[in-house]
Formats: sequence, structure tokens, C-alpha cells
Amino acid sequence: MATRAGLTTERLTRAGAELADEVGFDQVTVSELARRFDVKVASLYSHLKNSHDLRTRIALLALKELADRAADALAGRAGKDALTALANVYRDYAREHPGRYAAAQFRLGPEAAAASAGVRHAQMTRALLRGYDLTEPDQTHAVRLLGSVFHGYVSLEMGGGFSHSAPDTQDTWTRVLDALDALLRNWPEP
Amino acid sequence: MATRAGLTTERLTRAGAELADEVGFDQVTVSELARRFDVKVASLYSHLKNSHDLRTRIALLALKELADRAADALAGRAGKDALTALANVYRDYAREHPGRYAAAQFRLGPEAAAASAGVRHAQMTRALLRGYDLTEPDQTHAVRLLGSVFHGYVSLEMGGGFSHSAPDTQDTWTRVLDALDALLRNWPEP
DNA sequence: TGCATCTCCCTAAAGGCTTTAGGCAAATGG
DNA sequence: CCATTTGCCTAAAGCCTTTAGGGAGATGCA
Repeated sequence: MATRAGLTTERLTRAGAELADEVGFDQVTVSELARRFDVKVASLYSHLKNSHDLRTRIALLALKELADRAADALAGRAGKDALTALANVYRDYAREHPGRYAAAQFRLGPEAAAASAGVRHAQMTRALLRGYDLTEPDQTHAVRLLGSVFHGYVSLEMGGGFSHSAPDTQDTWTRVLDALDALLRNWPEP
Repeated sequence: MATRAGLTTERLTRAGAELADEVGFDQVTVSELARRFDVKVASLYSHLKNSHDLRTRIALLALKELADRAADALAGRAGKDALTALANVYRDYAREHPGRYAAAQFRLGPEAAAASAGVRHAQMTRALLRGYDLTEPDQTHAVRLLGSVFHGYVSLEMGGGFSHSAPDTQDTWTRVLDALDALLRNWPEP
């Protein structure tokens, strides 16, 4: 018959990420993936353990892409400049790749989590905070706060949580970053 | 045969919410629900339009429960006291009812969204902010910031995003609320 | 080049979830 | 007490996942 399709875990993962951006992360299906490669479903199971495995791989891909972008954005920046840059990386990535962004939120098992780029994310946020004057434990608190704001804002904005309200969300975003910068420069003692 | 099962959209929705808390919101299935009522699957379709309809109803239920709790918590409180109370409502609800909390994040259509308790949430946050001295547009920015932090924190904490790190997450939560209070009392002008 | 082997994709099949169509019996009420 | 309504059931089709086993390309060595 025809020549082979050239399936690969790599290619399948990338195609899965694109599929996620098109139809949503939780609509990613092994069947649809097979259809796109014009191949029978069972064929994918030589390259993927199962559906969950596919999702995990997409998640890892997204986390890596995000970390790479973040590293890029932080290079040569400090203080509020760095804060804004990092924040925009997350927001822009979510807008450009909603499915991948959702994938990055996928609950990973301990093994996968350890092998993921998740660690780099925390490290970069911590690096950014060196531009502010925080004690060690406060740095951790701040890392978590920033993570929460970035993720929470992006997630609500994309979910339509801010729709139909008066001020532009871009406006709010700017002011929120101003506020965070002010807060970090003036971190309250208990 | 035996007597009727007494199915109701109401009862199905409540059972669906419990099911969500047990197995996760996205594992909620019409089939499993039927099993729990010891009834054939097709029978549920007289009470539910479809699977999506079920999820929507669970989401509306969760939003209402959350709003009710929030209203309760805010009664008679102001300032930081109110801020803490509201924040804890979200966090505690998510811990007690993870499936419902996930449901509350379910993307609703415009119709359902309008009929939801989502509006009350925004109103209560706005009410809470009256204890601080913010101009009108800044109030909206602050509403969005608080929403982002609450949702983002709870979501990351529950997703295990803060696991294995040194300081206790309760510790961080307290300090984050301190920080937000300080920020709101000292909101920066552009 | 020819053949053995390995790799890759396919056929087949079982099991689960969703959703629609149509039927019979239990509840309701006049 | 019977007529009608209502509620749950059987049947069936469609789609997704996952496993088992087979045949035909691709590869490499003689």
C-alpha cells in the first residue's frame, strides 16, 4: 500500500498541542489525532501509552515552551521591567495558545512534575524578586502571590470572567502590575 | 414492578454536585449518575437536556452556594476583617467541595451566566472595597485583582503547585492577605 | 541483489459514555 | 374505576479508548 505515515511520539505530541489550541485541551482525543494523521486509531498506541499519556506530554511541552519564553523575557531585565515582562509572557502565551496554556495547568503526577519545567518557573519568579528587597521567607510568599495573580488573572480573563465590565482589561492589567510593583517595593511586615 | 425512583432535575443536580466532589467535576457522567440512582441511563434524559446541561446546573448550584456563603461571611464585617472572611470563603469552599469549586469555574454560556450568581460575587467584592478608599475605576481594577488572587491561589494550592516548598501554605495565605490589605489601603496612583 | 528481520500500521473486538425513539406501567384525578 | 399523564425502560446508533494479533514495508547483512 502507501508508504508509512511516520508517526512519532514527538510529532504526535506537537500535533496534540495544536489540536488543543484549536478545540480546547479537554477535547483532545486520540481518535481526532489519528484522523489528522490519516491513520487508524490503534496505530497511535505504539507511540502513546494512552490518552492520559498524551495529555501529560502536551502539558510538559507547554510548560517547557512557557519556561523558555519566560527565560527569554527576563534576560537583561530587572525590577518592574522584569515583572511586567514575565507577567506578559504568561498572558500572551495564554492568548496565543489557549489549549497549551490549559495543558500547562494539567495536574501532573509526582514523577512527571519532577521532570517538568515547573521548577524553572518558580526559579525565574524567585530570580525576578531579587530586584526587590525581601527576606527569604517573604520571597516564597511573594513567589506564590505572583503565581496566583498571573494565573488567576489570565484564567479569569480568558474564561470571560471580566467580560462586559466597563474598564478595558488591558487597563486593569497595567494597573495591577503597577500595584504589584508597589507592593513588592513596600512589602508589609506582619 | 417496583415503585418509581423519584428522579428530579433538582435531585440529579445535587447528586451530580456530590459526585463531582468525589470523583472530580470532569469525571461527572450521566451514566454514573444513573448508576447511583439505580436507574437506566436513558431515564435521566427526561430531566436533563444532556451532559452539558447537567454540568451547567452543577455550576449554577456551586456559584449560588458560594455566593450565599460569601454574603454570610461579609455580614457585619468591614475592612481587613471582611477581606479575610471573603477570601476564606473561597478557600474553604474549594477544600470542602473541590468538585463544586471546579464547577464554579465552568465556562457558562451568556444566558446561563446572566442567570448565575456570578453577578453577586462581583457585587460583594465591590461592597467589601467600600471599606477602602478607592476611586470608581480603581475599584473595578481592585475587584479584578482580588478575584485573580483568590482564584489563582486556591487553584494553584489545590493543584499541588505549592507542594513540597518550605513555608506552610497557611502561612503564605495569611501574609498574602496582609499584603493585599496593605495594598488596598495604599493603592498607587499611575 | 536477495532474504531475514524488525518495525509500523492495520483489522478485529470488547467495553464505556451519550443521545434519541418508542413502549408499557404506575400515578393521578375526575 | 377508568382515562390520561408521567416516568422509567428497552433498543439502537454513534463515538471514544484500549488490547491482541497479523501482514506488509523498511532495513541491513550476505
